[in-house]
Amino acid sequence: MSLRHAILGLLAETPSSGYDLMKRFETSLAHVWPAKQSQVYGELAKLSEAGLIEVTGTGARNRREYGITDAGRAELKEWMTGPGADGAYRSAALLRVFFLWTLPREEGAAYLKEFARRNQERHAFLEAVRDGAQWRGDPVQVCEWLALEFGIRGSKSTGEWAEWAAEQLTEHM
Amino acid sequence: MSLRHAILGLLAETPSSGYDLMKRFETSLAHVWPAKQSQVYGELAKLSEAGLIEVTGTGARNRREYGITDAGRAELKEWMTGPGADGAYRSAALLRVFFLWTLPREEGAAYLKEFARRNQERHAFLEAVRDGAQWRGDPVQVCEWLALEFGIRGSKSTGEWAEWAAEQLTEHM
DNA sequence: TAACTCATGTAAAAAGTTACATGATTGG
DNA sequence: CCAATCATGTAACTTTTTACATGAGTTA
Repeated sequence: MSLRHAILGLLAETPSSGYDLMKRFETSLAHVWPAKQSQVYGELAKLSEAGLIEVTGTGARNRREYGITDAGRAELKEWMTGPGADGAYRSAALLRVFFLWTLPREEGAAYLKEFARRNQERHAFLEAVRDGAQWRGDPVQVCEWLALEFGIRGSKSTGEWAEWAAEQLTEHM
Repeated sequence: MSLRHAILGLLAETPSSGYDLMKRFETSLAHVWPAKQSQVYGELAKLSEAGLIEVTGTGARNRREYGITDAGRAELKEWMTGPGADGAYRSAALLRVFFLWTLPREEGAAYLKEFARRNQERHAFLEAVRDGAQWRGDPVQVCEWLALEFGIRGSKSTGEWAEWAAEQLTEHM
């Protein structure tokens, strides 16, 4: 039920509309906990009914702004300090690596090189985000920065692995 | 629809029962494409009905062994060479990092140190798997080795990041 | 013979994706 | 006034998780 907590966390930071949240799921949270628009609005309704969030204001174009309630903050804290998250990891890209032996060597190597290229691209993009942002240094931004750095290191490491793997495949297969 | 292709890939390697597949989803594929027992048996039925796999033998205790058909091999190949996989990544552990500012500094740092510890543990475990395995050097095993190495590098990199992040949090928050 | 492993399934619920549907407001 | 953006929702479907249910063979 992490979507619920992702929304609670974002609302703990600042009251937002479904639309505002959506944009954050598409940008900063895109590589941490992606969510679709339909999911966000659905969860907002559930959270509201459960009393974990409430409408704190309305605006033009039917805009409804939600804020976190005390009950919501309590729920968020429980999740934050609760038993460690499972390291569940799913990657269709890596799944293909498992079955690369079904392809001719060059095709397999080409797949890995393309994978490397995408990761280098991602690495460059995330570094640009980091270097282009105005870091105010408040706790909220520090956490965002840490998560961003995770992505930067991860894409670098993955890109290097893929380069290496392409070489190994050529040599050993 | 990657579960389908994960099963096809495993059956392309060697005919297996649902139980055999399950064990592979719990071990080698656990950190690539985890799947539950109910999902595996359900997908086997669908694949069989679609003619992508077929029963190739039976054994004691109701055991049914499936093998991939030509149609299944074609489907697997299409997936393998098809448009690149999406880099969709979901991590509840990293989501928490985003919201670490909701906790006192020491608690946040403790979370990151624990995260680091878990990754070091995982790193040691995966290295032990690599060093303990008998690598025959055939294409199938080379691919498994590449995926394993991905996990080894990833857990190392993540562990180092978490150590570093804990320091940053103490300094900047 | 009891405990364990092997072996297969189903039902229900939760989570996530895709597609459709609508309308208000703003900027050029 | 036209296009883009803001803004919210729902319906159908697929995927994943959780829980229950059963039984055959193996080993101590």
